[in-house]
Amino acid sequence: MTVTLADVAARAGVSAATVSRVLNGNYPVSGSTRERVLRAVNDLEYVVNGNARALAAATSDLVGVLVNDIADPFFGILAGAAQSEIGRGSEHGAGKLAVVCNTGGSPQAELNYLTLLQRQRAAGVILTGGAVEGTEHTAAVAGKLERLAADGTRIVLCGRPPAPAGDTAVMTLAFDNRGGAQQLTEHVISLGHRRVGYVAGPADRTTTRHRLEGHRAALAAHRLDGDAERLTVHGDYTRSSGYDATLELLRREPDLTAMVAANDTIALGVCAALRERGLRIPQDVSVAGFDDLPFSIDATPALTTVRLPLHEAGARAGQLVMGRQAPPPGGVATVRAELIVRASTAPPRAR
Amino acid sequence: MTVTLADVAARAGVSAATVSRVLNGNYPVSGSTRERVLRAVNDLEYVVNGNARALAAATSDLVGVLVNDIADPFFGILAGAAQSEIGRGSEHGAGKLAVVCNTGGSPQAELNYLTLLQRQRAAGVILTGGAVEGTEHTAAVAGKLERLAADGTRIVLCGRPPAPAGDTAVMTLAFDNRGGAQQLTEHVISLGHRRVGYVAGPADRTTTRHRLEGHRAALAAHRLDGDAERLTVHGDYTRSSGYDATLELLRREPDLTAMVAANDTIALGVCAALRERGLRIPQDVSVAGFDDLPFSIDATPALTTVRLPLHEAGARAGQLVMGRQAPPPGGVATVRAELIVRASTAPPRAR
DNA sequence: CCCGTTCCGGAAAGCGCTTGCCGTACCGCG
DNA sequence: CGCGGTACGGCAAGCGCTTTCCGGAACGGG
Repeated sequence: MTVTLADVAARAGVSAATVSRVLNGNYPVSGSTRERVLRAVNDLEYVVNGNARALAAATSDLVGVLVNDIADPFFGILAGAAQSEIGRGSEHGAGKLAVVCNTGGSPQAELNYLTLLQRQRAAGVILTGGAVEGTEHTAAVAGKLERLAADGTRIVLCGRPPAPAGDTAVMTLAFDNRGGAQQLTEHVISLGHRRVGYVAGPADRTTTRHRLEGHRAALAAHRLDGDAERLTVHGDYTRSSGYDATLELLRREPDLTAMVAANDTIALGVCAALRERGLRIPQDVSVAGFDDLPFSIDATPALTTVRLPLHEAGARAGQLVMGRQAPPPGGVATVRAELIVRASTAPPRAR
Repeated sequence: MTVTLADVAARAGVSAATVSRVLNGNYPVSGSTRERVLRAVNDLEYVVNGNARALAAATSDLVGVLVNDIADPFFGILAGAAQSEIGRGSEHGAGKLAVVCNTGGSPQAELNYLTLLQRQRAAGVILTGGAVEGTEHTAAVAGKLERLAADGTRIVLCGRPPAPAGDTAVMTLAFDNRGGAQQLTEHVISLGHRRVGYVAGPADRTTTRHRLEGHRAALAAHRLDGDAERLTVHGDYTRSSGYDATLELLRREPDLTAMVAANDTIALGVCAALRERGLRIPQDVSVAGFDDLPFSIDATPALTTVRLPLHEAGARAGQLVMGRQAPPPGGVATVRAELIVRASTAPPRAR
């Protein structure tokens, strides 16, 4: 049925050991023998059994990439970049199989996938995007990571804060969500806005918290934070939650002159709601997003937002997990965020 | 170091065989023994070695999902739906690990991933999106699929035409790209448009060809196909190619009154170019897309497009690959496309 | 010409798990 | 009380590969 090493060995007239050595190229094999073996491999269309290899060699071809929402380009870009780095064959190591796993933001699913990856004795794992804070699952995840690391699995956190404990081998690429958000709101305030609505993400996500903190910090710096609580609504990073939140905020404060969203997708929903209410952007209300996803430039008007170098970050995470790049000092590097001012923000109308 | 079956067996005071049977639950084990074993498993935090299991049982936990571009929500939605179906534990089968692989549309990469999956003896593979036509790689891919199928790997094609040969075990969920495109152009023509530009995808993709054929068929039905060749430009399903193509088409035919794009992302680029040229949508030029991706409704004006039930299709593909659903008669089912008329198309201005 | 080296290839011992086969203990029944 | 039947658990043979340890061959220097 399936071709095995032994079949190849028989056809080439050598032992299985020799075939294995030719294939792995880490032991001297004479040219003629090597060639004979390779021909046999070709003739038989032999493909090594990864499971047997992993079992015998105690190494694996798999690297897991966990994402919160695979349908969201934020994660798509991150994962794509990481994957192409992981799949790339280096000088000798033949490149590994990147496994993108969609957790839907649930720590339970995250845990499941981690166990599945642990089962396969994955060579590495990248966890992307904001983490859920404070549940017991979260602690379980941390524990799981520790055990994985202990088994020699390389771990990279990308877009979430470093593990709380002085965790040994886990590397982190943190995003400067706080700083980016602060810059953004700072920009809005500097245009002259004083009544600024904020649509946040799910309450228990680190990303949400950091972006909200940045926003509040900017507000506070201008003594505008008295109303902050009232002018904040939590959603879930979807367009529809941006839409709903905007309606709610407009109800609470009809005189809003600016809306800041926790990400671009929400911002799209914000725009839709505003337009539906007959408010023009940016003449009546300014709108700002976060992430600078590809579609943001095509929104009308083009969205003012904060750019995160998603592609670079994903690629770097891939290199780190493959051990092709030295870990950052202290195991943590911060990815900077850059304010991108476009057409959706402008000074408020004089009233 | 790592806990093995034997460790668990020792702690529970039974043989490894018994532990295995408890874990797999396909053999009678007395309640008390089972409990003792489970306690030992818990105490030791034992996680079965998937590789060893796969080797011994000749079955695997992995299912591959190949996508052309993971950063494109089209594939994100498809893959996400498939993955949640694959990961779901059925009554007994514990759910498998879905491996999303990003081919970038390259048959070479596709081949690589298929080999990697074959290595891991994947339980199934889903190939999504348009296939590349006519290269030698393509034949290689087909051959590979045949071999995979022969090894017992279940194969599902989702969004691409059925394999040419009367291929045995591969199931297909074809999208009605041709019919959808025809409806769409039919709609545009029925509004009164006579000079219709078309921005196609990459020339060698099946999706591209079918959508173009549908477009041309509608044109031909109204004897409008004389100019078709001149009014078509090929791009690559990106926003920027839509932008560039529009500029080119406007050069070739300044009096265009409608633009049909091969997908929504291209349509966004088309809109951007049009607006930049000072043309209003839809008053001056109508625009239509394809796929009905989530952002399409947020374009301004909201995009007329063709909806493909991506979520349903992905979920169905997942069920098929897991063998949880009977294969469609003949191994092929066609997913219907639905015309969605929104604000970006209108009758041409009287001139 | 002999012996120490170097180079290659084979034999065999696992890697951690599943499973067919068998033995034992226990049940109910005649 | 003896018998067949059933439920349960252990033994051991692999699954396909890697890798350690060895031995033979070839080679060069003394």
